[in-house]
Amino acid sequence: MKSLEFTIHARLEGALGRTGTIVTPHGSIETPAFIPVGTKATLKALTPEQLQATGAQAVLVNAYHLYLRPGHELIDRAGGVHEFMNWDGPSFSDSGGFQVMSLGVGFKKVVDMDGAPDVQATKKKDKLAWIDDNGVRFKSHLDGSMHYFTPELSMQIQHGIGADITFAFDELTTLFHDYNYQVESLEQRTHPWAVRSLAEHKRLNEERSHRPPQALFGVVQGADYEDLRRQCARFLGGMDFDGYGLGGALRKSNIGNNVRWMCEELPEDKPRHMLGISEPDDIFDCIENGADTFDCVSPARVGRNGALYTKNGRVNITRSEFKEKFESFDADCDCYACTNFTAAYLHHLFKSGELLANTLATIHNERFIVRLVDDIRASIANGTFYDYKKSFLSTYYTPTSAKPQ
RNA sequence: GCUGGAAUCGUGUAGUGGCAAUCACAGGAGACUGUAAAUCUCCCGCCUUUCGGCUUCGUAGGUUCGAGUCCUACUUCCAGCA
Repeated sequence: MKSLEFTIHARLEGALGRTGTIVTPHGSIETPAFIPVGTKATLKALTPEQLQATGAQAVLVNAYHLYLRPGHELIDRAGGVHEFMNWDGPSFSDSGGFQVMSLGVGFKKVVDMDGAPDVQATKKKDKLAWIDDNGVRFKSHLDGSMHYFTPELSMQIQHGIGADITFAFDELTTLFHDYNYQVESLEQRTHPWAVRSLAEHKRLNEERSHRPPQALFGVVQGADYEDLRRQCARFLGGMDFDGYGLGGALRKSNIGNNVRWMCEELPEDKPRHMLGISEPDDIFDCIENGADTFDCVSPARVGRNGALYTKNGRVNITRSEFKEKFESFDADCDCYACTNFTAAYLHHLFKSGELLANTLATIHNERFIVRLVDDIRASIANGTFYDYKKSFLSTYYTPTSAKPQ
């Protein structure tokens, strides 16, 4: 059994976009596809059946969180994450590289992707991770205990978890780091760590032949610098990865170019996964420039916080205007929430702090993004991608993209 | 009827002689991109775009340089006793 096969079907004229099929030991993924994130082996507020009903083809879990709790050995003893969480479709696991940044930079808030200088300053006392060229020292956010991650440990964790597609351990820099730091990060950490991740991954796939073979994606970094992005993509593209993660610090207004820089250098016949992106305008730009799959926590998180996607942009269902709107929140949506409940009821659930609010909002948002990417895939197949993109974005308002650059 | 206690923002409270309005809830709005997130931020007496201005501690008096705070009466509520 091969760990992964990728077949390209249709191509986007005049750009790098394409449709395809990724085949894993747990089933296939039609690409482009949106992959919801279930960090701790669950998409918050949803059962696997509810997640599947959104049209999600796969789920992405996180090595750092599952290592801390319940532990990757435990998940291995449980028969792997598919058995453990009762998800029998394809799965991804992130390496923990994101936590190197989010815990290490010391931001309690998500770093502004446009690098706005007014982002809350780092407080050293909040810092929970310290990086060196061999790995990263972490302070657990759960109990303060110290841990040390290396590329090898990340791969061991990810093999214990047993997701179909794993990611190399990388350093996710931010736009606040200067050019010299980005170079140092690539040359001394992300590149050597990719080599070490791949070696350990191959060793583990052989050692653990009783388990389905896992695939490994190298992760391209380089922030917003074209030369670094191309250099990193060439370096990793020359290695024996099953696919590639497109990661790192991205300037929203330049995201399409950034993805193009990478995808022009990467081998065409391997899938490319865009890490942490789900805003519709970004998805269009990334797919157009060669990205195949996406994962992101945003639909789930903003949904739990009361923001629901519509064709006009995100809308806060907690707004008082929905108090007596006794009709579907989104008549265009075919999700369980929109076809069975009124906007007034969703509003009530949120104002009351009811748990069902989280479930229904998550179902709606995941369905919205999954369906959007499905529609984009169809538009590439039938040659209407550019029309669809123009049409969709003409009415879609993105708060972050409206910010002055 | 008697005795005691209480009355402060929509609600519950803090403030016990020195620029009233603390905290929470409720309410209003915003944010969220490889999940330290069912979280966070802002507003929340009135007027003002801002700066700022004005009002207000149940009611009416009194003491005091100064009263939400002390005193008197009244009103209402609560508790106990009749």
